[in-house]
Amino acid sequence: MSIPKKEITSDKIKDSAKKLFTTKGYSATTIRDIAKESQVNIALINYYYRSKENLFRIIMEESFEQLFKQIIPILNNKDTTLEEKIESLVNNYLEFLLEFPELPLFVLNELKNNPKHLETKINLKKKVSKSSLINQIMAKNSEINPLHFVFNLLGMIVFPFIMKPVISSSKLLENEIFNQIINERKHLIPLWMNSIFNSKTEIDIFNQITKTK
Amino acid sequence: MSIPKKEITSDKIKDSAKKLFTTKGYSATTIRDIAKESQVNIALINYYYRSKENLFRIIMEESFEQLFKQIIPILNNKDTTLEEKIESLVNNYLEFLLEFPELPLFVLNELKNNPKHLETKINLKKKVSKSSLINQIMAKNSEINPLHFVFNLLGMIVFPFIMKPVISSSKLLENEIFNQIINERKHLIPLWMNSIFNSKTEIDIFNQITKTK
DNA sequence: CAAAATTTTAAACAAAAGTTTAAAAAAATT
DNA sequence: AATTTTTTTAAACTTTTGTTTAAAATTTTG
Repeated sequence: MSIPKKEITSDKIKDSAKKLFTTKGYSATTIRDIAKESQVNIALINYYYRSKENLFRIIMEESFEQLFKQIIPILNNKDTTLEEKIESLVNNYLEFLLEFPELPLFVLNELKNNPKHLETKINLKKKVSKSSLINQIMAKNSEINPLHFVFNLLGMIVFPFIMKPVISSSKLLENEIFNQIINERKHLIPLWMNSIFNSKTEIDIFNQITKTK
Repeated sequence: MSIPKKEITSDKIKDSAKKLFTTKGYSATTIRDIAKESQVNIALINYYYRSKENLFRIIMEESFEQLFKQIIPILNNKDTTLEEKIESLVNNYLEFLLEFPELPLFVLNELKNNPKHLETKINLKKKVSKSSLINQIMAKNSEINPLHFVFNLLGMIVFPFIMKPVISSSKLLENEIFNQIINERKHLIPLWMNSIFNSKTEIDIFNQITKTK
């Protein structure tokens, strides 16, 4: 029997708020919802976090951090091959998303709605575009804009979680199948990415012919 | 010089509401926002649409229709090959999304937040799973759950539009580049999908060997 | 052109939501 | 143990928001 450790009130509030914000969105979540969920007085939320917006900002920054920052070191690691990076990215990220499946849709959507978090965005974009991953992709395929492959890789990893609300109702069985499919993708996506890198366009073939001439 | 045709008030309201709902979400959009955007009196919105929720329902159904219903006939067409279906899907859908880039994130997000639109979802799932496309995919690759390829195809088409708020700020130049990349994907995605279909797993190779024995 | 129907407006209403206040309760300090 | 500090509570306050009302303006109809 585990001793129910007394959670700190401010954390209890933040956890409840995060749960509600990620599932219902910012505007649809009220202070009273958060108070009810965390079983504290309404005034305590303002006592600890000053305002709803400030509480949201803190949670948003945390979620953003969770969702993006962990992949940066993988992209920037100069000691790994492209194949190793992809495998690492697919495994770590899918494992992470299985734990927090609502995070992508939440962050991407709030990012669209709130034009505030711009600084973080610009930073992210710069870091990705100058990463070791991009260099390795360009070395492998110089004809095609590397952004295409980033879209493909991230899309194959993240998109099922964004589609999840469409395909799976609240049935537990379906959730089981979904998780199984995600686990299958852990080894399939690296395979597919490799096929994509090696698929030749008409232009590529043309260039090869003219070169050998 | 085009004569500015006088738009019907009820349509003016609906169009403004759609614009605001899709960019800001349901809860963040107020009746007063809609009134301001469409330059009508607040009371007119309730006069024509009874309530905010009813107006939203109408717009949501329209958006849902736009986003999903047009692809169903392509998936179900028994007179086209798998390759033709993919090409048609990629071309039509990317062209459509270039015109309404915020639609996917909006619909997918509201679908998650509002557990109301369930009927439409179940219908959609059934239609897709019994479609000609799924049969053709299974005929081509029986080892892998066809849902994988649906995720990949839709992901490659839709995901860039979901990532758009992250990568592109409001700069027009970046929007130009984005559109160019999407246009490139029109011929790249069918190519990639073909590569993905033909990429062999270890299990496939094993099965081939044991068969030829 | 007058009457009727429809559309539009300003104002008010009621409920919801974020925030503040001041006192009570609990915990920490001396 | 008494005092000070921190945490929690109930209640009220202020805005915001969806909705309604009743009158005015406009359009349609007979």
